Amino acid sequence: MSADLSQQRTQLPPQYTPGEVEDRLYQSWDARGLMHADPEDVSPEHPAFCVVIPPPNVTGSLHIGHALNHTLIDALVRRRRMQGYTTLWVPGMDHAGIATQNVVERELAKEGLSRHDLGREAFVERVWQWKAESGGKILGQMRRLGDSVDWSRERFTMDEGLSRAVQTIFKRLFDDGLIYRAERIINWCPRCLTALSDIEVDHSDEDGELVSIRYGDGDDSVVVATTRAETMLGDTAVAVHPDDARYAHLVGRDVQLPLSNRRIPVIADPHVDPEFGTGAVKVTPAHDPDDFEIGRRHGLPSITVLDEHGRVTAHGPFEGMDRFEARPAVVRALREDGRIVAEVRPYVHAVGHCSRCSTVVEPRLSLQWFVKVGPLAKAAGDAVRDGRVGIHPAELAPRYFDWVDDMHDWCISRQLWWGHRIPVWYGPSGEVVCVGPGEDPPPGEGWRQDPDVLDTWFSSALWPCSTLGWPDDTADLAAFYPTSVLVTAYDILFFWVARMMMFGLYAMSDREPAQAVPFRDIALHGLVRDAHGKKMSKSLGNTVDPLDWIGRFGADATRFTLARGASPGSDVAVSEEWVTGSRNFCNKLWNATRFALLNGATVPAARPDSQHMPTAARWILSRLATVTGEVDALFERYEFGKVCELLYHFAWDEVCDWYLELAKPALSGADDVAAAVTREVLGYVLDRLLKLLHPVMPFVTEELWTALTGGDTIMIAPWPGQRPAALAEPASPAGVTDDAAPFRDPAAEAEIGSLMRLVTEVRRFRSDQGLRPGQQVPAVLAGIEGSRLAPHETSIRSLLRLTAPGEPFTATASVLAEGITVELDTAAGIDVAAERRRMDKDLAAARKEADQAGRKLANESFLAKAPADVVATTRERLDAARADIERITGRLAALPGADGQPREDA
RNA sequence: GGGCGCAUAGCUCAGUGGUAGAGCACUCGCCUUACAAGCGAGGGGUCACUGGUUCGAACCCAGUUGCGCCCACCA
Repeated sequence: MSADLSQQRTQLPPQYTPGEVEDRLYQSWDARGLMHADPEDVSPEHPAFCVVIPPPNVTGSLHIGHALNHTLIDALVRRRRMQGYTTLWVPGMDHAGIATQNVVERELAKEGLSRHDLGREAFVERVWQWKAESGGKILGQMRRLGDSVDWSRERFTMDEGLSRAVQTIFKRLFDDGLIYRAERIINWCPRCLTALSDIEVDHSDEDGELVSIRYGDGDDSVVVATTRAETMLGDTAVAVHPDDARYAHLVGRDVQLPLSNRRIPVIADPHVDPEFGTGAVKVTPAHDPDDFEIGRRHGLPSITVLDEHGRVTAHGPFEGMDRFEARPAVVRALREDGRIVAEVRPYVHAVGHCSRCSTVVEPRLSLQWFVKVGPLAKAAGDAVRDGRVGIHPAELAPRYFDWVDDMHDWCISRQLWWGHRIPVWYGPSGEVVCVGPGEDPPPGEGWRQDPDVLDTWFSSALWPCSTLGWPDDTADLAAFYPTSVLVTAYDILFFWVARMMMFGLYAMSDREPAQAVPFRDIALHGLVRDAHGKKMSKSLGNTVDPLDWIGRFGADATRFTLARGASPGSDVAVSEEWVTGSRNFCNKLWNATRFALLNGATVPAARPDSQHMPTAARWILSRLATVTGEVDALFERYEFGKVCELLYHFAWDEVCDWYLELAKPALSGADDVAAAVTREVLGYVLDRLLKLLHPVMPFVTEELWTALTGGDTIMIAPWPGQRPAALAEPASPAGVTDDAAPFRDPAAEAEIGSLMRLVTEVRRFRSDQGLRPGQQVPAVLAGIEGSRLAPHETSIRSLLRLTAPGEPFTATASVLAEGITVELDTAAGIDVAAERRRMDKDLAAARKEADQAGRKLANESFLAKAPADVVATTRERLDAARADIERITGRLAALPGADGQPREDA
């Protein structure tokens, strides 16, 4: 390599500054269409690989959890793209019905307005405006992260096409009898004024009171226990267990309902637990789901006593009170007659809250639309059970089954304005007509559309199909469905994943079962936590803004930190210290490449011929081959953390700390052939290393790789490991690329291992002796001639800063390692005390080792039953330890005493 | 109430039967010409507890203790 050319390519400054490169690189990837996928490119050599983004809500911005999710998806996508797959990552966002409506309503409230002031149409228009702003922010964040999504396919759940998909599946389910309308007790949020599904309700234990109230008088009375005294105004029965002898005489008779002029029947129902409380329960069919069922079984009337805001509607002294105001008021009123309240005691019980606004949910009798989930959930469970869909880690599969095997019918109507309007029209004579896409509502006067919208998860459940064009028969759908893998946090496994399975299988039921699933794998990751494993929350002030980290440390460092902590299904703890470490790693790669360029590294077209190359080169190539294979295996198992860990240590410990150091003497030595080979190997190893790291660290690897190779982009450079041809035809040797072939060189690894041990031992000696690392010391390597380390003398001297011995040479200190005595001429002489401490310690360790191994080998059972290789290893350990003991003992004896003379030692 | 998981160095975590590991933190020494965002060396663990299986247990089994998560319509 001529000096001028090498200088041309050596423009790298000594530090990596991500801010200068990230935007530029992302723009160039985008401009060149590298993230775009064409279904026509799909072929056996370029199979489809497709992921749909878990669509972020248009409310707000991306948090660190999104950054984790996107990092992992992008790593999978980028690796597949390099492997030659036709790769599609579909970006998009979710309209997030109730959440978004709440946000916009809060904005309006600042102007002193409510949505009713605007009216439905104007309000929805206002939400669209909001979506435009907030959505743009999210897309900008994705670019900053480096997400290699296909921007030409950006989707939103309220797009025309996706809305048509929603309408299509609604109509189909309706016609199949899988959607029905019924009056049921549903979860109602008195603040949002809408129905909620079970998953939109969060339960938490809260302190309350269990009040025991006497219904009726004397022998005809019964005491019931309740936490909701205010609903007794709507009681229509008292229930006891059929086998409960205590109350047998009352069953079928009436008791007087306190605070009322009504008498209510005592009924027997097996649902009542005779062990709980008094064994008698008040029945309020309009305000409790259990009671509703009891009421239905016994033909009881339902009396609604709370309105949609949770205020008492029953006429009387409590009318108009809020439910929490009415509760103590009712108890106070009951107490006026000293005989009625039998007991009040503190009671902790689970209370449901609206997941959006935390208001206590009110069970409410109401007419709503439901999906009959039975057959759909069964199919969703079977797809995992029969292996068409894999869950990673497999330990989370039972939770999936628990969910789909015991799923209640899904309440899908919401009394909101923002969302997909229910495509059902009601006629003047009570007709109910479901209108399919492209169809007109029925003609004639008096028809009106259902005012409600669908649960936001209804459209997200279709996401994998609808983003690819369903219900149309598109080329995308044919090429990319089923998607390859769904990557998401485990907390959403049930909410979303199970529903995508249900709707995907149903929507695509015309395909054969294996092709109907929405994705082949489900890769679950955890939540991002702070340095102490605590959940991040705004109130704790321990949140991390991904943009802040990207700005200060770079996108690659942020991504590497997140990916490094990600093992399947478990949470990721992060902190500023760790992202600093990742930033440092980026800089390490930067400087390794910088070193290579300064030394004229070249990237050969093929693996350098190993016949005539230095052992160090054979060693690093052998290690590279091993690491490459391991990276592939780990990626296939979604072990992102281990991929990062492996590459971090390979890059830092082996390539930088050892290979680069070993290459230095060769590069500057007199042997032109060795120097040329070393430049090639250096280029080759860095080329592969940067490629292996690119999925996780796209920016710095792109910047370095283009500088190193002069190539266009690393993004579509061939992946060093597995290629699709190999995957398609595993039996064919021709399908295995040269790069993926095992290229292990145990002899070179053993030789370099020996060199490392020698160098480390001598460094230790130098350190103990207080010799400065940079200080050159004249030395003789006695015994190196004829040993396997003989060819490495130059390297060893270079690594250890040992100069040729001067004349006359007077060794004042020596250290024995790997059979070679390194005699040093230190001006100060030897620090005997330090050396003795060191040797005593080593000796103790060696004795312990010998003792351990010796005891094992003396054990006949061990010799008889342990595998041969374990026995052999143990024998080697013992031999090595014994040799160490002998060597150290000898050297201790030879150590000068205080008088500087050798002396005998015990 | 049901189900699942975790307990390994100061912190966060790897480690599925054969010599206890990493990152960060800590100590000592270094501007050794790729990198001080760096280099070299070092200290630090009864692998929660008890028992069992095994030649051998951080690892498998049982129990105990402590912690966490998910699900749940017992008033």
